[in-house]
Order: sequence, then C-alpha cells, then structure tokens
Amino acid sequence: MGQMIRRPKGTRDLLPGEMETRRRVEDAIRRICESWGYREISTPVFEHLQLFKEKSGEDIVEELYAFTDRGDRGMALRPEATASIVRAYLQEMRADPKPVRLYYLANCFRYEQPQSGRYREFWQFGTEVLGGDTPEADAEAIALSDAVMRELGLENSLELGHLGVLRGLADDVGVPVEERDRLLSLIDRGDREAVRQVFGDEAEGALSILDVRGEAEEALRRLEDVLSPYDARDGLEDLRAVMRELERFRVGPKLNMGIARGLEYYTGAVFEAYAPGLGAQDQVMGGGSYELCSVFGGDEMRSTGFAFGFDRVVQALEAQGELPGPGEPAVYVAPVTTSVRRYAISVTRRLRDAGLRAEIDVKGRGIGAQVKHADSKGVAQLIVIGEREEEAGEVSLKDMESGEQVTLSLDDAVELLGDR
RNA sequence: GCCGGGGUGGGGUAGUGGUUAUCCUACAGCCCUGUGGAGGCUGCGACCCGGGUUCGAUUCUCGGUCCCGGCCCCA
Repeated sequence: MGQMIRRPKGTRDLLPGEMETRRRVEDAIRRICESWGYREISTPVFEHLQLFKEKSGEDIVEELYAFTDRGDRGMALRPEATASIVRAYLQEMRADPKPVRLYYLANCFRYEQPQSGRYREFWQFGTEVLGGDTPEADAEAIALSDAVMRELGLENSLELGHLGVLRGLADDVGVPVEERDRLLSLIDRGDREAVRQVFGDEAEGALSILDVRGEAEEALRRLEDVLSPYDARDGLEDLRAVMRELERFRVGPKLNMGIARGLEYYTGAVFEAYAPGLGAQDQVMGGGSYELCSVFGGDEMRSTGFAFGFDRVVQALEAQGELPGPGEPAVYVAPVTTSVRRYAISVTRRLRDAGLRAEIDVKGRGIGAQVKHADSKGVAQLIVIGEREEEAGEVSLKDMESGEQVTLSLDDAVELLGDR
C-alpha cells in the first residue's frame, strides 16, 4: 500500500467517537437556540464569488476556495455563513416580520495554513437577529451566546467592545475617514506605536483607549475618562444601553475596547469569547452588530449576529474534561447456530424496539469467537441464543463485565436491560 | 506566503551506507464448537515522493509533499 489517496490538507475525518461528542454539543446548541425562538436556516455550500467579495473586499479571494463552473461563473465555497444568510434574507425573507431570528450550523472553507484549531474545512455555528436595530437586540445576541456556553459548561472569557465608540473617537481626534479602517485594525492588533502615529501627538490621552479592558463597571468609568475631552457620545450611550440590558440578563462581559474589526459593515457593539487551553487560536466566538443589507443592494437594516467555531468549542470542552458519547452498541446478540437465527433476529428486533442499541453477528462465527469479538468491541451485554433458549422462549444474558450469566424470559431481559 | 520540529506495516516502535528491516498491538483465518473474554498456530502488512552523492541510500544531501506547532491573516 504505497501511496493511497489521502484526505486533502487541512481537512479531517471525523470518526464515530468524535462524531458522538460533536453530536452532543450540537444537540445542546440546537436546544438552546430553539428555546430562544431562533429557527434553523441552511444555505448553499457554494455561492457566487461576488457575494464574498462585496462583503469582505477583493483581497479575500486569496483565502477562498474559488473556482469557475462549467457555465463560466465565478463561484466560491463559503468561508462563513453570514453573507449567505443576509443574501437569503434579501432573496426570500424580506417581508417577514422583524426581527428575523435565525441559527445555523454550517461547514465552511478557507484556504489557509492549518494549525492548531484552524482547518481548511471547519464548522461554524451561529445566529443572526436580522432587523434587530436596538441595544436590546445586541444584548440578546450576547446573552444567547453566553447561554450556549453556560449550557455546554464551556469555560470562557466573554468580552465586549464597541465600534461606534472607536469611530467617534477617531473622528473627534481628527483621523481622516480613509485612515479609519486601518486605525481600527491597528487597535485590534494592539499596536500601540502605530496607533499613536495615527492619532498624532496632541491626542496622547486618546491612546489610553487601548487600556480600557477589564471588569465592566470599572472599565466603563475609565472609558468615560478617556472620552471626556471629546464629544464622541453617541457610541458611548449605545454601549451603556447594551450593558444595561445585559445586566438585566445577568450577563456581565468584560469590556475590551481593543476588539475592533476593520470592516465597514460593523456598526456598534462587537464581542468575542476566548476559551483556555486552545493554544494560539483561542477565540471560540465572535460577533457584533452590522449593516450588510445595503452592502448587498438592499435597504439599510441593522442586524446582530455571532458565530462560534464549532470545532474549537468541541476541542475546548475535550480539553476541560471528557465528553463521552454513547460508544459501542450496548447489546450483542450471539446465535449459537444458524438454525436459531430467525429467533435471534426477532429478539434483536425486540431490543431495538425497546430503544436499545443492539447488534447481531453477521459473520457466522462460532459462539466462542463471538464472545471474543463482543469483548474486544467493548460491548456491555451479550445475549446468547441457542436451541434451548429458543424452545423456552428465553435468552441467556451475559454481563460482559462481571461475567455473570442468567437465563430469563425475553420480556424480563428487555426490562432488565432497559433499566441500564 | 513565512518560520521551527517531524514522516519506518492500520496504531505504537527498534535499527542500519549492503540485514530475510526488530518487537508490541490491531486486523484476518485455523485449531476448538453452547461461552476458547483463554491458549496455540498461520496470514496480512512499512522505510512519504522525486533528484543528487555512492558500486550500493530507508540511512547522507537538496527539493517537494504531508503532519504537528507558531507567524501573517482572521470575514
């Protein structure tokens, strides 16, 4: 077996054991979203390349799996879900009563260098509150993301920033509009020197915006201090309103004015969560309020959304402690001879109907080999069926851990197994 | 795109400029046929790819590729 075809770089085969833990996480996520009134949406894995260019700029093409289809159309595998969802909203849901609350779990693709917590195919789970044009909607998104992490028991640091504040400050300091996005990305990076140069010497005080991070109330006071010489008050008022609403939810993110996405469509509150134990890529969630509808040619409409790195969430939970899945089937049915197969199959069906995960020999192995096989698979219970059992309408139930074996009626066996 | 560390059967490993390339495990089969979860036997199967040095490369060297981690980026 020299060179077999291997999986493409940056992709993973998710084996049964891992799928079982992922499924548990997924189930919890769906449950919470639905209990908050969000409904699931699924959009195409590929879209017109133009969609992503319009959202994120020409440069992202380098990071995309882009291709030309047989009709000579430029296409790309989705690198994230929000663009598609806003597109679908404009195409299909415009007239729906606002806000439109949606959630999704979608595999996404980015042509990047893989490293810990970063793959070329990865899964994002997230929500959007389309047309939720209020601090209350922003707060709901943040509170929901917090509820998801709580439900999962995910240790994290939840941090809140605000682009309205940063843009207002930039304006007041006199940063030209064309410099602003670059400034935001410098702030995001925490490049103090570069930020100082953009602000200029006379705005030394504004530089302390970079130090506004920490527990909410104290950090808010510091932010007010930083902003006091300026009249960038709109953003601050919005941020206060979001925090006030969050307080009603009893959710208290840290304040971090260093969260500053450079993209224009982000409007106000932005937030991220980090989980310990993930190495260099420790951000598990990011979100914010945005205005994408007009970018895609619709009317202006503000929305708020967040996206979790599903794989990272699973990885972080695994780092925290085990997430056992259901594992191998609980019951293995071992017919002693083919002559009792009919009865054995009917027994297996009874077990399955009772909700048990049951498996029956298909290799025609002898009873000895079947016991051996069941053991090596790690099956918990073995049911031996031979002619004696069939005649009496019974089964022999062997506990593979203790080795104890009892012969009892099928009904009793089902009842006994059902209790475990 | 860049940097560092790695690549020997499915998994884990030993080792070497010339060997039938080591061992464990897994897997498959046989013995046995109502419990052989054992034991025994047999089988299966590897030096990442390509160029160079050399009489000879799995071993040395260069390039590529993939894996692990990091940088850049992070929609």
